[in-house]
Amino acid sequence: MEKKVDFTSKDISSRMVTRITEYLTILYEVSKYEKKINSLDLAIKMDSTAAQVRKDLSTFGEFGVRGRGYDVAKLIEILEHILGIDKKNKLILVGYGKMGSMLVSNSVVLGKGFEIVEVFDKDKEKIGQKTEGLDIIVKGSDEMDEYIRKYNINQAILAVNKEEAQAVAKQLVKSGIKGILNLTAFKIELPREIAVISVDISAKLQELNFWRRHIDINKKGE
Amino acid sequence: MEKKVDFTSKDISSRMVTRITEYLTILYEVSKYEKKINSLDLAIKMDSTAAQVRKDLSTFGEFGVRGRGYDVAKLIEILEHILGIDKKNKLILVGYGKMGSMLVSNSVVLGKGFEIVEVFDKDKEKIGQKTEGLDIIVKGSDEMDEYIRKYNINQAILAVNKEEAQAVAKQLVKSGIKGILNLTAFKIELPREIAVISVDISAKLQELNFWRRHIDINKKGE
DNA sequence: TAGATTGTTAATCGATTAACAATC
DNA sequence: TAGATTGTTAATCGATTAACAATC
Repeated sequence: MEKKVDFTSKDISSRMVTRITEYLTILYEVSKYEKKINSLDLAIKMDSTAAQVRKDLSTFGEFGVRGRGYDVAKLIEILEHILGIDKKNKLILVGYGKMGSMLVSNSVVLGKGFEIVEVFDKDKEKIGQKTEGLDIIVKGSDEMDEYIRKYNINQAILAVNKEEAQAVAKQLVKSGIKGILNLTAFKIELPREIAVISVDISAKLQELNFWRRHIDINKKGE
Repeated sequence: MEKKVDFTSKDISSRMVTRITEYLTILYEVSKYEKKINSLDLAIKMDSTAAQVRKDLSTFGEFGVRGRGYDVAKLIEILEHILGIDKKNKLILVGYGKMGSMLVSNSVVLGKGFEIVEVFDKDKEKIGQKTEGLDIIVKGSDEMDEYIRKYNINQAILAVNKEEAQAVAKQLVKSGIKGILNLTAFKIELPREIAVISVDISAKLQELNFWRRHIDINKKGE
């Protein structure tokens, strides 16, 4: 990467970060067929505009070549670097229920750059079990704090029952966790300096249901 | 519900629909402790503003009482009605892999108002299997079209490999499906009149990773 | 009636888009 | 050089917020 990726002083909107992940998804596909892409073609695949694409990408540096477009492989490298997935990021998984065990046995859903290094559950039946897919033995929740500190873990996937979500999240933060992927349908409240991203399939089904029924409505934005 | 819920002529932004699902998540929790809530308290729980809350809710009718606030139970009823989850919505599930079987055996993730009525897979090993959790026998993908038409299904969860996602989605639309919850990390392209909502855990992990590393950056919006 | 809080309009803010000079 | 397409500025558009009259 010759050009520097720099955004330390910039304001970044959460919308743009979401779009960066979408560019990457598309570029992985495009890379199978093309070496180059220009802002318009990428915009069409994004259901967006060429101006938006150029603006987004230029936030982090000058990665295109005037008259030529963008090099797909280089752009992938750059976006992966921006998102910090050009190296392995360690995660712990808390909650080894249906959702948790699906993630462990199906590591493809985590995508590039992430690795579950330990699994915790409070259920005595599950503690000591060897996980399917990874060579990990499920540990008890009481060992969580020690593990996080010892191995300097800073990110966790929260896949417990929603009733426990808030309490467990708080506990994780106390142990030093800085980012939580919340897979429960509970809105957890944590200090501003902790990153929380939620994935709620039931909420997404609700959105889908709304738009399926009202697709005729003037859908603004996006 | 005395007041009419009406939004046939209104422009609705996708952002607002997302917020509606978030209000609902919060109200389910609030309903355990309170009968009433005002726009400011709801806003605080949303990390939003009272004006935003009132504006959002007033889009669909007048549901509050001046000087009093909103009735929690009534608001839940209204939002459920807006999202169309005050009745059961039938879904078929396509793809009975790790993700698909997790959804079937763990129906709580679907939330209120949704029901998987049939499961399809192309894998001969899986066809004929009785699903864990539901009393459903996995059908072959070749029976999909007939089933959709016969039972008038209009919504599907797509949980196949991302390599097949586009082709299967197209096929579903051809059979009459109007809404797809896309659980693959592939951006499917379909006609404008088909509702598609995607849930991509790997993309969300990327966002989380970004914000965890750059939480100091001036995060705008949201 | 006084106090509280909604619903809504107008003002502000931020994000997207159009346009074009820069340059490969 | 001519053509293509970026990076960026200024204009537009849409979404959020402030303010307040309405009203319980």
